[in-house]
Amino acid sequence: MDLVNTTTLLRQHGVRVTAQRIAVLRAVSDQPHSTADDIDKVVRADIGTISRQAVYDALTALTDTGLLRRIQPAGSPARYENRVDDNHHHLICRTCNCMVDVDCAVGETPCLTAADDCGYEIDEAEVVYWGLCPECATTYRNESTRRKRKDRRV
Amino acid sequence: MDLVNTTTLLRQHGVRVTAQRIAVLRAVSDQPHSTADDIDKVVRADIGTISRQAVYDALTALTDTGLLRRIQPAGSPARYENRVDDNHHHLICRTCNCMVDVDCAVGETPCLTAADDCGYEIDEAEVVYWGLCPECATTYRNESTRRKRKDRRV
DNA sequence: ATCAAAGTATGGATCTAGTCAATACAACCA
DNA sequence: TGGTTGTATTGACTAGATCCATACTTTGAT
Repeated sequence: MDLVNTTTLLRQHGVRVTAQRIAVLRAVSDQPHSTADDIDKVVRADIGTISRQAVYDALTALTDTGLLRRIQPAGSPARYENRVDDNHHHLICRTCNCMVDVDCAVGETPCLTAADDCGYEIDEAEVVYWGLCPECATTYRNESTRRKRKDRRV
Repeated sequence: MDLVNTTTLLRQHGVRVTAQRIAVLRAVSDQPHSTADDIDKVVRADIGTISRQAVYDALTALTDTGLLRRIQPAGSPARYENRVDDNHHHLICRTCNCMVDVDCAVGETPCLTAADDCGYEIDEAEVVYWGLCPECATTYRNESTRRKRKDRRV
């Protein structure tokens, strides 16, 4: 995404255009699933300086206007991605916390129907698949064959 | 759940039986979706004294042995429940954060199949439905008819 | 029943992710 | 090209959770 497009995008969404916001939006686009801290580092390398607060402000503004999506998986700081217009889900590794996108198994506008909505007005179904990524699964198998696990009370 | 059953349950799971753990387990059973802080308060009222650390330790131990399940919804401290053996999901209100259980729409051992598992070994599908609970939905509708919303740049 | 080993509780320090508040600054509209 | 309004910066602050060292319990073995 080039500078002009990024600027236009911000303007279209009624967001004031600042160097910080452009840099934040581009950082997330370049590397989806980044944490605020990741983004802070990237932006700092990119435009020289930015405050931590500005990163949070920009992420909040961009999320509120629908340019970014915030993901807050259990046991991890919030992550951001720019793929906002489809209903996709995430696959997260319990060991290394790496995350990949996965399309919804159900269909177009899926998952929004709970068995019983209890009177709630549901607007989003968030699906997270937890497991082991290929690398961690391999590592785990090797380790468990190598060393015998001894029983341990908790 | 009475004292004897709770004790037996802990022992069956290879967890040492202490007053604190019994109290924690019972507190969660009595009031599912409690936060660590809620539990701390209840247990303190129940057995007189417990350290915050002991609450966390107990919750971790009970979660690790499968007696409790930890839920960590976005924007909320971790919550705990004792309904662990079925695959049920949660409905959370964006406004008041209240949470109710909801059975899985798909079936018995559901949702575990992503469209493409990317080589991951998936062991859990976590589904959270976000929306407005009946009370908050009513409140919201009243407010939005009462005051006109003005456009606001971000 | 008693004892030693191993696990657990306590209190206090510490950490991380994130928010708040005040001032300085920049974007944008007239 | 101001003037208004929103944004960035800095620094203090908070909640939630974890780490550490010491003291205390539980429990299996004697």
